[in-house]
Amino acid sequence: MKEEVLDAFKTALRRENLKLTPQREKIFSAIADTNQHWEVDDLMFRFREENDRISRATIYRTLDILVDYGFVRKVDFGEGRSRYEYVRGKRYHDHMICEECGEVFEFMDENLRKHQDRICDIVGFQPSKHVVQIYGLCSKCQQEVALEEKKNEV
Amino acid sequence: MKEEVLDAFKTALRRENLKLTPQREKIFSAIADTNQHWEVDDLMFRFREENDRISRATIYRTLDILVDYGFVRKVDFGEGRSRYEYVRGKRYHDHMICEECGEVFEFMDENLRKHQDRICDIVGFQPSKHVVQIYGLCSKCQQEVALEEKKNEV
DNA sequence: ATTCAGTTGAGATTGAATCTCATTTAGGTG
DNA sequence: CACCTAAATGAGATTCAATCTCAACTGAAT
Repeated sequence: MKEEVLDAFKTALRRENLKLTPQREKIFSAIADTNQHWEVDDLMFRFREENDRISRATIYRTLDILVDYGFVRKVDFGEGRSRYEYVRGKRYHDHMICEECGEVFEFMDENLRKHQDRICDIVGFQPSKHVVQIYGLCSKCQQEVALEEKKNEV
Repeated sequence: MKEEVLDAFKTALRRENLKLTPQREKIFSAIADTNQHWEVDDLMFRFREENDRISRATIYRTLDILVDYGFVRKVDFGEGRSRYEYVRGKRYHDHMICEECGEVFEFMDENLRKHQDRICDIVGFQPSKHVVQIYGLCSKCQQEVALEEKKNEV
C-alpha cells in the first residue's frame, strides 16, 4: 500500500526530471506515516529524534513538490503558520477546529460541496478549491466548559 | 449613519475603560470609510498620504479592539498576512477569491449556513465561526484565459 | 490643576518562510 | 566504471508580518 504510493512519487519525480534523493524519500515516508494535521516543526523534531538532519529549506522545498503533485495538502487554520495533511486516497473533506483544545476534526458532506458549486454556477465563478472551516467547541470541551460553570456557581 | 456607528465605538470604549484617543478615532473613520478587504499597509499608506502618522503598533492594537467589539472582521486568504473588512450592519457572508486577479467577491447563502449548522448538530460540535472560501476564476478572468488559449491555437 | 491608568511611538524582537550560494550528488552517457 | 552536468542540499542570511518593550505622553475622572 505504502510502497505503491512511494512508487507513484518516484514516477512523478522522474516525469519532471527531478531526482530521488535520500532526503526526499525520508520526508515522503515520514509524511505517509503520519496522519492528522502536522506542521513543519513536527517533521523537523521527528527527524532530529531519529538523528536524521534534513535542513529546513529542503523540507519546505520537498513539501512544495508534494503539494504540487497532490500527495499533500497545505491547510491554514489561522495560526500564523501552515499545517499539512497527507492525502491518501482520501476524498475531499472539510475541517472543524476546536478553539479550546486545538483538535481538528474532518468531515465530509457531498451535498455541502454541491451546494457551493451551485452558487458558483449562478454567479459564473469557476471554482478550483474550496475551504470550509468551522471553528467552535468540540463535544468534549463543551462538557468541560459546562462543568467549569457549574463549579463557579457553587 | 456613520456618526451613529462612531458613537457605538465610543460607548464600547467607555464601557471597557478604554480611552478615546485621536489615533483611535482616525483609525475608526478611515475604516468605516473603506469597503472591501484591505490590509494593514493600505491603512498605513492612507494615513501617510494625509500626513498623519500613526504607528504600526497602534494600528494593530486598535484593530484588535475593533475585531473584539465586532466592528471589524479579520479575514485570511492565505497570503501570509491578514486582511480586514468593516462590518456594517452587514449580515454574515462568505468569499470567493479569484486566483488570477485577486479580486474578492462576497456572497451569502442562508441555506449553506444552515447546512453547516446541521452537520455540527449531528456530530455534537458547537460552532462559533464559519469560514467558507472558494478559490478559482472570476467570470472576467475566465474570458481572458479563454481568449489567451484561442490566440495560442492560431 | 492634579493624578494615574491607559496609550502611544520608535525600534527591537519574534517566528515562519524564503533566498543565496558554495558544495555535493543523482543518474544519464560514452 | 568513470565522467559529467543539471539538479539538490545545507547553513546561514534575509524577508516580512506581527508582536513586544519601555520611556514618554495624555484622556478623563476627581
